[in-house]
Amino acid sequence: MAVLETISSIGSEPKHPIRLVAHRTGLTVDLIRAWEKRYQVVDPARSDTKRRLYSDHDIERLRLIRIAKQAGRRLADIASLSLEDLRDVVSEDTQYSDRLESAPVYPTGWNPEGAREAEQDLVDAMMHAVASMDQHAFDQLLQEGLVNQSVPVFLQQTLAPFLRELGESTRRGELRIAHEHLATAHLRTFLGAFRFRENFTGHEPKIVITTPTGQLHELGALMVAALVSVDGWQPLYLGPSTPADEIAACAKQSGAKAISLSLTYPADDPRIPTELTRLAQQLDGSVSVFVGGQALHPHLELIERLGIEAPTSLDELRLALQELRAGRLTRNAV
Amino acid sequence: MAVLETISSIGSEPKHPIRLVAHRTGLTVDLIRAWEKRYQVVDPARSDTKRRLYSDHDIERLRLIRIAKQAGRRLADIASLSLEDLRDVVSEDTQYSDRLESAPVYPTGWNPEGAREAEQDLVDAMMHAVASMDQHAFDQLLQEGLVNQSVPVFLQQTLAPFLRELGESTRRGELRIAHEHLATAHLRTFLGAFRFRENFTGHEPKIVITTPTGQLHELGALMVAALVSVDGWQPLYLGPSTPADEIAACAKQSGAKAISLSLTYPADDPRIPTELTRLAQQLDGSVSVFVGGQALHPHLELIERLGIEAPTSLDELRLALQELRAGRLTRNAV
DNA sequence: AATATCTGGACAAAACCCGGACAAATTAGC
DNA sequence: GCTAATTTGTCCGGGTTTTGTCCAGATATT
Repeated sequence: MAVLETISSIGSEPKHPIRLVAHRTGLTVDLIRAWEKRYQVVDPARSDTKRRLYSDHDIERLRLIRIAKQAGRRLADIASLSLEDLRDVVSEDTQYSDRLESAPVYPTGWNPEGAREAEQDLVDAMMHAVASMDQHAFDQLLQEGLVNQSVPVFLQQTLAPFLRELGESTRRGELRIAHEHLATAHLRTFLGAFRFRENFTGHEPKIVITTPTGQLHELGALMVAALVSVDGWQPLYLGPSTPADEIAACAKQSGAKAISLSLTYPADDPRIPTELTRLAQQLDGSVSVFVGGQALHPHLELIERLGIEAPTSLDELRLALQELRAGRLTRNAV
Repeated sequence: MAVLETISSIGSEPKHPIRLVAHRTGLTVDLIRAWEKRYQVVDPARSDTKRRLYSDHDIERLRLIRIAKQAGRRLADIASLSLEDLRDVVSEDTQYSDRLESAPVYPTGWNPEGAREAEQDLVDAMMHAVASMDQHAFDQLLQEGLVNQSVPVFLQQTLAPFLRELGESTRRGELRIAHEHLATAHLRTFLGAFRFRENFTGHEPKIVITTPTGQLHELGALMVAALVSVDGWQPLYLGPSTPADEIAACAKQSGAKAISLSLTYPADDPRIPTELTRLAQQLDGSVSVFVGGQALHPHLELIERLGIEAPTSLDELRLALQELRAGRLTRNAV
């Protein structure tokens, strides 16, 4: 069990006080304690002075249980399930009927020290599944990666490297464009379904996520959408290649607090500076704009001039959004 | 990692409380009990405290009965049927759903117009949800439509009209491009998830589904993928804009029996005839090619010359594939 | 000192069960 | 074509179980 903490900075070291857990899960403090008292839903560590200290796993667990309950499950039925089974139940409940019956394809059981290697193995296995056009195996591997890792870790440690490798292999000619298409189409579905794993109360701040006109690759944007939905944002995902005017209009109508743009290819598209400028012009100070992706480097100067933020990693983006959210909330409260 | 059959089993272990069943079937709690009381539609197990515990079979049964009722069956006639018989009844009903107004199975009061109206209401509600950028409502409506109708009927009677209306409203300027993007992105996810609803044995014949180079709209292709997966095909979905060479290569490597291309916009793209010709040249007789979509009309002559089939509706495509499947199987057996 | 958390218990709302009733819609009988 | 009978979805009321919230007194944190 104490396996992947070693690799994940956002692992399961018990740290969080109960109020943070309540805020993140949307549950009340009382309810979390009641669940623990009655069904041992979680078993948080304690501080020297008996205070509960929750891990990220605990939070994930509570979040899943909340979703399962929303779908009509009884606490007694799900309280003792493992995280893995819980995910299964939830995806079964939220989607319609989903099944995952054959044994995991992913071979070697993994040891703490080999965790990083295990990720590389997973990426390799995924590459292999794509090369042999075995969709089912590919899907199994994705599910498995997700079960064994938290969402942010999975996206950054597994999926991002896989995409890099996929792109390079295709460019080198080891894989055909058809393979890349197949993998991309599948991932598009897989990532799109993330939203349904989360529980929305309807009160989450909104964030518009898309790519500017001419940028046809949407997976980066989708990864952002999946990531921020875990942190309690509600993504308004517009797909690829949205004109600046439309992005601004969407943010305005929906009251979004932030916009995230993904720039991957081509980097020298002359529309990029035009669109960014146009977008910035139409926004007031109530909306923050973030951009990411390899294709932003040629435009860094402009981006800075426009007051757009350019976090250098998904983690940085995540932190920036958390701060924005906190700041925004207090500002609203005043 | 091993045993999760306990919870996600397809089997008949009684587990689910009544509200979950209601949630999944779209029936009310009262109604489920009433049906049990009057016709013993299901006979759920009970907990220690007399609460009903439904199995997955029970849920499936109730879903089918609901659909059969929607198609005009009377409860007394179907309440005691076995699961298999129920499936037969439902599939029979959905076959005739959009043709043959005077099918003898329907009681006198059955009016297709009423159903039409209900579908139109649903489409209107979906349009409204999109206009107000209410993703959650939009998703609810989609789920609702799917619960009330079988997959093929839903796709043709609800989703296709919705897409038409969405396109027209956007062209007329009643909706912004942003709205269309939002709806499209959401539908992309929704349709993509269809594949996972079906249970594949791995022995289904494969069909490559995509759009040719330059055709960026993929929803039509995805609808085809969803549709054929219901009929026991395994779709290899490649996403939009795949070069002819790659389509052929994919069919070859995967051993697909068929290829389906969706042509929607633009219709006058000069690459269409080139790509179609190129594709046809690289295929031998073991692969059938189908095309669909509004953009195929200018190329009908070429399509016929190339020996490509152009069914005029999803239903026709479905039938053609069923025949192909039957024929192909026997031919292989020889 | 004000705020947060802990434990244990009490309490109230919600969910479920059952029998039965009722109104709208559908079917049957004339 | 027009009642009368039947089917069907919904609702009510009283009783049980499950679940969410609240309280009180004690301890911690800031």
